[in-house]
Amino acid sequence: MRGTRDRMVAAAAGLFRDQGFDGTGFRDIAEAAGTTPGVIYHHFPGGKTELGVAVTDAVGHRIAAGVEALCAAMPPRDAVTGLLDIVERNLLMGDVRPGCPIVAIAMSSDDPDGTLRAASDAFFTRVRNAVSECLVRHGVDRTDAESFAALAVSACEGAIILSRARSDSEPFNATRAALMRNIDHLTGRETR
Amino acid sequence: MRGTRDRMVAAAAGLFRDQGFDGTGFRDIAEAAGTTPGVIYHHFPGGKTELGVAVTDAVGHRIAAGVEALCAAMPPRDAVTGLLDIVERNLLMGDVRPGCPIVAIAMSSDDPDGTLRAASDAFFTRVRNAVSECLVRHGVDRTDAESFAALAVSACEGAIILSRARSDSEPFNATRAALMRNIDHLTGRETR
DNA sequence: CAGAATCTAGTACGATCGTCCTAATCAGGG
DNA sequence: CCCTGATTAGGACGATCGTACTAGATTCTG
Repeated sequence: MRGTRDRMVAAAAGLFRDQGFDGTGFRDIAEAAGTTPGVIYHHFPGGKTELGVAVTDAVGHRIAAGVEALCAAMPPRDAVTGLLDIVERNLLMGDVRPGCPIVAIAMSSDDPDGTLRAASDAFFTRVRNAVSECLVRHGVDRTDAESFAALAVSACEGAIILSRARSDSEPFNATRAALMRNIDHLTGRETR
Repeated sequence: MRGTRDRMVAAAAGLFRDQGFDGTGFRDIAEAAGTTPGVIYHHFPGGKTELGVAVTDAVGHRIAAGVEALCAAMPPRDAVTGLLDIVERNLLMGDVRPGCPIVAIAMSSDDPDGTLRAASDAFFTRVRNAVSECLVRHGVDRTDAESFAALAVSACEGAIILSRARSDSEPFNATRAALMRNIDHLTGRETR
């Protein structure tokens, strides 16, 4: 079974989100997963880097698949609303500190060959492509669609940081409002 | 004189930017500042937290003052262009890794009473207010101006992260293009 | 120049870091 | 049953962490 491995990935994702990659030790992860530090090396022989990649892949796939489903099924406005809801539900709300485990991994100080940053980039790119394709499918110029998708993803990640700094969701809500105005303009909807 | 103290703040700012707050040790900072770890406690009796606050205040004031000068002197489009130029020049370009020391400090894992996050929040708020006031002064509704300012700051910080993950400035440039389209719409400029 | 205040060098301390190793436990097929 | 391979527990290893202390160097003041 992969029960222990999955528990370790889940525990690491939560801790990376709250405390960052560098700020989280193997003992914290092991304890949160109900095991001991040494076990990690049986499931992740590459050590902390391999665990970071596994967290990025697992969390990234879960989030990206949700966004892709939204973008395939909905018009742009609803898709972006859904993206913001996913971000709010997964990264902002709850009793823990706002944060994004994938951002935490991209900020790692010990990533000489860029393995962790490459894993993070794959996630960001995947979400950007999903949003962009949704816009193109509904008649937005490809150039505008691609730059808006970059803005949407950048803004989500940045808004999480601002909300973490303020310990309040106001920065995220303000960013959300501006993004919605932007998508309404891009898709030609009248806003006033 | 405060030469040593200033060197320590400057060295810490660069290292926090590249490696994060948790990922940077006192020995790295001391070495980069040309001194030894113990000296830090003479200038920052509060230890790493006080140093983090000092870095946030110093870097934050330098950046925010520049943005405020732009926003006071220029119309919104030029002010936002200048903001993006400042971000690009200070956080993205050069031979080091993209990053923002203030974001790094906001992500600290050891900030139980929120001292570091409060310092980061003061900077983000100051920049948001400067951008927002510039827009209001040029006729944009206050609500729209405030939400756009939040979007601009969130997007800048997020775009830095995406560019760090990709090791390329393309995500920042795409985000910049979308932001410029947004400001043109807000201020009523025709874009096509 | 003498005395006071400030700054700096260097290092010691306990704790914790990522990593790795050995022995105990487990599951399932002969 | 025993054997085999996978998984786990627990701790040892050197390195580095943030912190703190003492003694020496420097600067300022009168």
